[in-house]
Amino acid sequence: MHQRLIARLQAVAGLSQDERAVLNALPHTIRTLDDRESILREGDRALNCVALISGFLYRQKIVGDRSQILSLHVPGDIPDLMTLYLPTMDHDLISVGQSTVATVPHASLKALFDKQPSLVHTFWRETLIDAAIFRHWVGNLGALDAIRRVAQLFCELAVRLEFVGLLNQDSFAFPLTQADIGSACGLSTVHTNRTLQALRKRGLLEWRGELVSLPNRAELEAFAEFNPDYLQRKAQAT
Amino acid sequence: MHQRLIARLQAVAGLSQDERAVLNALPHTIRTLDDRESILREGDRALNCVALISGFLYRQKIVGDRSQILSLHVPGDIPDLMTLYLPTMDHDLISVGQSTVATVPHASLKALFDKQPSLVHTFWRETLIDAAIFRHWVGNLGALDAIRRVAQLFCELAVRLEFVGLLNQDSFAFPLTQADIGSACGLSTVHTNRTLQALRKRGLLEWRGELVSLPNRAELEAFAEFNPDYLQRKAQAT
DNA sequence: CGACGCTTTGATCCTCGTCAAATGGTGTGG
DNA sequence: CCACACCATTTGACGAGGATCAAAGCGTCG
Repeated sequence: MHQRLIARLQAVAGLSQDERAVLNALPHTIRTLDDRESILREGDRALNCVALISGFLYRQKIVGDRSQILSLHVPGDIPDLMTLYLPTMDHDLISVGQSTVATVPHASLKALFDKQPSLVHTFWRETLIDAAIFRHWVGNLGALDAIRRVAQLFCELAVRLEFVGLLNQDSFAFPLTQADIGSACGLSTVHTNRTLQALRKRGLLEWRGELVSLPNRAELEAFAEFNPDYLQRKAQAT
Repeated sequence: MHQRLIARLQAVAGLSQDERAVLNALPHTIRTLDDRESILREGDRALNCVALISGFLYRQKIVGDRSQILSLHVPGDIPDLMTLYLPTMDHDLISVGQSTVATVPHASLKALFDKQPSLVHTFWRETLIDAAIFRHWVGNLGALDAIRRVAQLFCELAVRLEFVGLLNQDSFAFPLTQADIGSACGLSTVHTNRTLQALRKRGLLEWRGELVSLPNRAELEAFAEFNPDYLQRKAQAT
């Protein structure tokens, strides 16, 4: 597996010596992905899981006549972990920008669980946090206006990136387009653009090229009424 | 535990003799809930899980200035199963109408997993289906208009109720109010009312008192472009 | 009978979607 | 090095879906 994932699990759940050892021994292959390259498509049956090492992935699905981004993924995530027990994908999994993943066969993960049953709970917990993020977004999409949805998105990303050490002074690399933000937040591209301008005007967001900065993160979180508890952040990442 | 849950797990995952036996032996207490009585509140730390035996529950959260229903639950569901590994609730769990639940201590469930490790996957899988439903609703709320959201809701409920034998000729008991439907679908009460009228006018829905009927379920599913795969229904329930 | 909660209706407002086009940056090929 | 194509961002104008406000039916229960 890879250090990013192990560090994440370490921080989220705590790992024993033995657990770290078997995780390090997990067989895996590294794969590089291009911008908009898909890893899995809706309907595919997965035989592996992928741990994101660098870059961004998103889950996507065609709903009605538009393509909806269901979630964004940062290094340390295993966005198809659910395929272990629900092998048929109900959405696409796609890379934004260049990214690298570690591919691990289902069989290896299941063997890992036999060897270290305590890790079952660690991974199960990962899928529960994934579900908590979806619950949160059901709330966001059902109850918030455009500007607060977008604000929530950036607040969440900041915490999740911070957690894996990819946030530098409240700035981070961000290869998505405004259309992507709109798709994730249930907004049109045009309105997304105007919403981002509104956040800039309030001094809550800067976005030049592929670098996003949150000049006043505390104020952004207050504005969005953001509460990070659902992300189960325990403490600062290392 | 209770027969409804065991039958559901049997149908979803298949259970061996041994598994059924230990499930039947699970210690539990039965509790009756009144209309709008809450089981857990946001911030609570759970020490038990509840399996819904009869009635309806919903998950709810205050988002911004409105209260958002995150999900509906039918008998056989264990809506707080995630508290096993994420004990702090990020939402409320509330009964609609009278309902009964079986309460099982976390410790008993964990002991069950030690005795029958194969059941870990059965329960893990339950939480994965729960997450798949949330993914689906992120898509619905982000991409569908009002009438299709509401149509999706009824399509989903029909399948889930059918799965536990609570659907009779495409009709089912339904104690929620129109305001509840609106809260679940991210709509105002007024617009929910007009949306339901539109569905009635199309002959896709009847709702008298606490009985909902889908006079033409196939057409309703076609109209909503409903695809039940995410519910992981394997076959007819018994 | 009256009170209360849910449903229904009407009128108005506003957030956001859609359509169309202009601007700007970047990489490619001549 | 410039011209062009391509893509993302931005702007303007307009329209529509759904929110909000207010009030009237309607059923049920004490």
